[in-house]
Amino acid sequence: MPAAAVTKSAKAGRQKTGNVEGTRATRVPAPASRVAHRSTQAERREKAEHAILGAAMEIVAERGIDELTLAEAGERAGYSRALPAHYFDSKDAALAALGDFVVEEYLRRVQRLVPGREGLEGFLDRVGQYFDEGKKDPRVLRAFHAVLGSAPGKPALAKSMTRLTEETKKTFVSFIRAGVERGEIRKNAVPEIEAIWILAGLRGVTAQWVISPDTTPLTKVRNAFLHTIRKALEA
Amino acid sequence: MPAAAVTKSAKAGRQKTGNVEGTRATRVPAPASRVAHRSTQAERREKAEHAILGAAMEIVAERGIDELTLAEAGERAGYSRALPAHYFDSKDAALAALGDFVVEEYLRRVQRLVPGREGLEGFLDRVGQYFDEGKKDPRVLRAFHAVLGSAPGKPALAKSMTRLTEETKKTFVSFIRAGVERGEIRKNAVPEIEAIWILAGLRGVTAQWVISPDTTPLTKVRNAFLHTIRKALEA
Amino acid sequence: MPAAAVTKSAKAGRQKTGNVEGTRATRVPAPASRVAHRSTQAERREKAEHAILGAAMEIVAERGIDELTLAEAGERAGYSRALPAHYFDSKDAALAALGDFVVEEYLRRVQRLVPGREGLEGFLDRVGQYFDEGKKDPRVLRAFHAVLGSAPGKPALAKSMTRLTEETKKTFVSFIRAGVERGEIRKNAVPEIEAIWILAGLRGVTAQWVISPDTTPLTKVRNAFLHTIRKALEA
Amino acid sequence: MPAAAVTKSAKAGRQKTGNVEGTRATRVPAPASRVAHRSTQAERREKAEHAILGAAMEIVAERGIDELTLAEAGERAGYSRALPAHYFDSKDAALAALGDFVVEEYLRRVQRLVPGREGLEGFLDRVGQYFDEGKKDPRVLRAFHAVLGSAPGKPALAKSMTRLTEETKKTFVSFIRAGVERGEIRKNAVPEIEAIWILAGLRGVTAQWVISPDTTPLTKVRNAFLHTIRKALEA
DNA sequence: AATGAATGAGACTTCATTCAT
DNA sequence: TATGAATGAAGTCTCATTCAT
Repeated sequence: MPAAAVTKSAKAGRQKTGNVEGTRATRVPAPASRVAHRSTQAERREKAEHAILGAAMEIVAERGIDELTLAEAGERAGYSRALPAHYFDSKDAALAALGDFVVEEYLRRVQRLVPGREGLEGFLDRVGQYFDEGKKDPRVLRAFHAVLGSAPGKPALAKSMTRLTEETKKTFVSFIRAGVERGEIRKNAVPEIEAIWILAGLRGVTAQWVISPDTTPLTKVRNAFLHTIRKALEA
Repeated sequence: MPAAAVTKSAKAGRQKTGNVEGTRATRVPAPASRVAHRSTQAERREKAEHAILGAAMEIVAERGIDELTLAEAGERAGYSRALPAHYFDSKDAALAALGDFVVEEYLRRVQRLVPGREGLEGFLDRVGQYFDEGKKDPRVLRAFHAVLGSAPGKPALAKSMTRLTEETKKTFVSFIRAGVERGEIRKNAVPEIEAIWILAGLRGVTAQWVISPDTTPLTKVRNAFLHTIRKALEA
Repeated sequence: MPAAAVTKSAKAGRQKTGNVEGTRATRVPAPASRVAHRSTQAERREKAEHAILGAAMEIVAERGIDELTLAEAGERAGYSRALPAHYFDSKDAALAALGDFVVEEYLRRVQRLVPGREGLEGFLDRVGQYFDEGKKDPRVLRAFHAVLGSAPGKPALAKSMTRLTEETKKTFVSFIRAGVERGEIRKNAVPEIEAIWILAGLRGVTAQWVISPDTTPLTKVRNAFLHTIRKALEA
Repeated sequence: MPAAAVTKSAKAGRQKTGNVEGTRATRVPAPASRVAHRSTQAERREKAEHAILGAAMEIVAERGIDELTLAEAGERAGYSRALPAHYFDSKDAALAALGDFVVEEYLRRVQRLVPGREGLEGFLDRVGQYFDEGKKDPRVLRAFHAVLGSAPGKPALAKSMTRLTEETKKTFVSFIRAGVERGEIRKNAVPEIEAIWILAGLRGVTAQWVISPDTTPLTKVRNAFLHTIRKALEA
């Protein structure tokens, strides 16, 4: 999962986008006398930063990553033109934070766990969720693909994207491996390889839908693709 | 197939990216006395334009589309900083031309026809070619994905990309349809839907390989994906 | 009288070029805690803007309006090349502001009220002042004529010029009308018409003097023209 | 009256804009054998040059002098973008030629001699003609004022304008002087001074009409101004 | 002779960034 | 802390001009 965005306030390496089990419990307590004030300040800052990243994400979703300017993000968030530069020391740092933010938002939606089924069917449910959630909130999906598409050549973004990809592949692999152990998936499937084309198909389809929703009947394609996975993996 | 790039010199609608059956044989001969001059001038221009687009493609492949500047493209092509702007009049127009150019280059490689097999196997050969050619010339593939990734929100690029996508889908559809007629592909497959996820997988995989070749064993994934297609479609 | 120049900072409609009775006294006071800051910032900006417009006026006076570049105006004012563009957003907007500024400067000089005489003689005094002040400060006069001469076809400038012309005509008209009422000016004079040729002569003479001072004995022509007005209007 | 425009072909100082009495009779005859061809060439060139200057004048009339580009003038004249630069070696030379051309066109209209009256009335007729012809062909008048307004700071143009001004003043002076001799004009009038404000008024009025025809009732102002001249000069 | 190709200089404009309040 | 002011670096675009055909 993506590590913390690097902002000036994050000096102590705050764990911003935690793992499922991530915890913020270990924050160092401030001197007693100023606790109230401090926490108010910190909260205000956190809130402003969040708003700015949200605004940036919207801009990126609408017009692409190279139309993003710090000033516009600040203004759209309801703050000054100067604030983003004040928080994120450089544009690159801001992009890195944005990468993490988008991943976070994306995952928050996609990982609303269906407690449900296990094994192959559970995996298919999970993959199906990627389609469903993407469709439910195209803004995040658009931003995600914009970021993903700009990742090559932008180290700041590449980092988040690579991390996300590897994490997701790992998750898929363990699902597949479990399916094999349960006898639902054929033994000669190579989890690491299957995971790649499954994730690729997922992204390719949603990307295409983002570009051209009218010619991409997402639900039908989703079902066809799930069927494909089943056929390709079943024992 | 992509239509002609629109540049100022293309007043008479030069047939730049011909169809398979396209022919340049019908160029209207100029008045005799000026043939030499005209053709020389035109060639000079054509050559320069091609060089500039090639240079632009390289830059895009290396550093992404928003690192592309007209000036650098001109210089890298061995001309002046001003020439690209002189040709294309605006950056948007230049991007449009670049989109067509990249598509053209991409197709030129991918469509080296395998006279070979027909039906489902022919289709798989064809899809396999996309992987193989992409691997053979990563520069074009990188450029292609850079352009594709920037298409949303850049109408100039979206046009070429949409055209390419629709053409390719159409091609895939007719392959699948033929397979159904031959009894090799199951009757309840919906060609228009299958075509989408197949193309999406193709692009998703190559995209991922472009971003992170070390963690993406292209050949193995290619084979797994072809196997997947077979399983998903076979009667 | 010319209305306020429109610059980005002028959000609240600052009263830049006040009427005779105009007052700046009503500026809304900022929240107490920030008065110092705000006013200092605002003053800094006001000062810079004024300096830039002054520099622009000088350039225009010396070399004409189409030799004016934003960069040079910024530098000559002692700031950076980029500042003018930063203020005015576009060259057109800068020209509009310049038009207002020049008119303002021009009027400030010409309207130093002679409390003096009334009626026809008062009018002649006033017209004479146009000549006298023009001669005293040729820089402003040159700039004024440069702007005036470029007004057709430059809407940004035309606006200020038209406004000034109409205002001045109106002033002349009321002078003439008063003279008629006092019985000093012949009854069949049509104030609106006389005002036009008087203003035209005024401008035509000073324009010619600006172009070619050596062949244009301003004082003598001034007196001849005043004599002409008297003869043309007297009862 | 304006001297020859300087173009590359005008090596022998061709008398382009002659005085009333100007004559072209002294052109050196070409070698007999090539007379026909030569003259055809020369005529073609003359025609093209004329067309280009006419096109340039139109552009200037419509959009002002700094919107004039050599390329557009060439194209609008029906030739290539490169031709103007080919004829007039530099833009400055082209402007000089344009200045002469505009003056020429202007005079051609204004000097259609009214054989008519002599003395003061003849002079007034002449001045009246300036108004009348200007109104009849606003295109030329607009171009004239555009050129006149840009003359300061553009030596190339200033030359033609100064020449025209001095010539016109001279003409006016001799009219006035004649009027004095005939006893129609008061003896203490100073012809050189009166000429200046009369010309100035003329130009000022037409300038204002060009800028804002709706608020400038030209005919009425013309008549008022002629009346003014009569009153100012009459014995 | 006339035209299209190509260049170089310069203007406008946009931003990230730094500075002062 | 947060904001407006100001700068410097780039990029696009336009032209006069030169070169080649």
